[in-house]
Amino acid sequence: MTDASPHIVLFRDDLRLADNPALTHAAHTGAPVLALFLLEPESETRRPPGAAARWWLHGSLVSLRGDLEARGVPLALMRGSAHATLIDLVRRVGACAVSWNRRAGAPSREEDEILASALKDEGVETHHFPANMLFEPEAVRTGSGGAYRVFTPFWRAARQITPDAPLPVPQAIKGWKGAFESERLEDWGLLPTKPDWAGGIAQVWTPGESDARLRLDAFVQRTVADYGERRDFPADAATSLLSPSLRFGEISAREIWHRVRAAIAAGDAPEADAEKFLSEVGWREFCHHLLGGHRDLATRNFNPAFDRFPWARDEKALAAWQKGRTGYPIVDAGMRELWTTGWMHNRVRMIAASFLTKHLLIDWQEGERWFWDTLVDADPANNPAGWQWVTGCGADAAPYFRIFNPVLQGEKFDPEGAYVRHWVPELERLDKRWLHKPWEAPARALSEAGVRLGETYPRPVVDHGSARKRALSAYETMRSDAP
DNA sequence: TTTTGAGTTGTTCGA
DNA sequence: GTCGAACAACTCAAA
Repeated sequence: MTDASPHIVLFRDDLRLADNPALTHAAHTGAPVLALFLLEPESETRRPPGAAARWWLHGSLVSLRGDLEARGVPLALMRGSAHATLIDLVRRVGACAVSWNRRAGAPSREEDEILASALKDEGVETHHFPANMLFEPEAVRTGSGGAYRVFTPFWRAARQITPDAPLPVPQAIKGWKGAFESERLEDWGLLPTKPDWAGGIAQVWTPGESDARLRLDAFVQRTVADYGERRDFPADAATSLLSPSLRFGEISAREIWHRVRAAIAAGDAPEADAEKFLSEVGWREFCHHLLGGHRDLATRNFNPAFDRFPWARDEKALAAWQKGRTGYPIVDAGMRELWTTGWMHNRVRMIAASFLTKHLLIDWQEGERWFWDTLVDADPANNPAGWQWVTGCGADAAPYFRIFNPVLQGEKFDPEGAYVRHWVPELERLDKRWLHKPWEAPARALSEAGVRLGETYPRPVVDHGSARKRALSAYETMRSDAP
């Protein structure tokens, strides 16, 4: 025996040291800590991360390992089901206890209960803590004890509760010195190889807790002041860029919440802007709240009337959308930003999603799967809930007749065209008057800008006016076919 | 139980 | 060019 028996801290969607109750608890017990990250296989309840999210996970694990090792705490990497792998490790190292932070969502909670009871049978203590959401799901309930289905009353009720204050990084953590087996991160194949398409993502993003905190600092100190007004303009760096870090728990929602509230209280951030931002964090809560009651949120229409919706099957149009070749510049810019950087501005996500489901009449699940694979922040709750919201089949969804006009949206939110010019460089020299509708540009304007429609940049795959009418009549079909 | 007010992010049309 | 209404009714949440 080289050391006392270790306390294992299981890391999952909480790849951070600050505000990590499981780690803090283990540190306070005084037992030596062995950190463990488990890469779990796909299961009925666990959706494997998409390609872009795997890239992020790799970087975040490198960062977490560095942060832990700097404090003398080793990180074991293992693959397999939590149950078998963890019990195996517990036996090998003679662990005395296992701690973890709960994950959001009903399936995870039940799995945790099963895990805890299996570990108890091994004679190992377990401790689990709320950590990844502002509120536990049962804390926000309607007057009759049900789950909210409308955001505004949900958030109004949630606002009555103050989230727990975030914990600091534990001052001293005793690292375990014993031997253990660990897989090599490189062997997990989380990074793309042939081809390595992640170059553009790496240019924009640095995964890990310390960079997440830098982004939060910058946002609270500068960006939040104009958030209410500027957040809708994709060419402005006016959003927090925290979504992938929240997805992987590199920073906690509670830390974000308290930092923003402190900035309001200190007069450093305008309350309206800051509260607008917090309500976006509230939407994350709401989406997880929905997923808790609807595990199949990604595969089933929240509103069952949409089971009758006459979706079109159009592989060519789907491919044009995915590649950013629809002929609508704001949509194409967004889809290319996504493909290149693993992220898309929220306003443009709505426009692109509306275009797929309404203009192309393609099932939202196709789009949801594409986003799942390409977004570094793809989240099991936010992604499907957002798609269902745009489509009109979700909880508290946009009304069906709200069909974004990609030209008007482009002109309104990218008036100078900086966003489109950046991501659709073949239109770079086109006058802003035509930038969002190049098919209406006079031949001379096009030729002076070096644009040849149908050659250098596609003609629109559908006409807005007729696509809009088609979508409205599809909705009409759905409603009149009611049983 | 019944009633009432309200509901993230828009667009189009016609005065 | 600007403005307000219509879009279509429905469900939720709370009193």
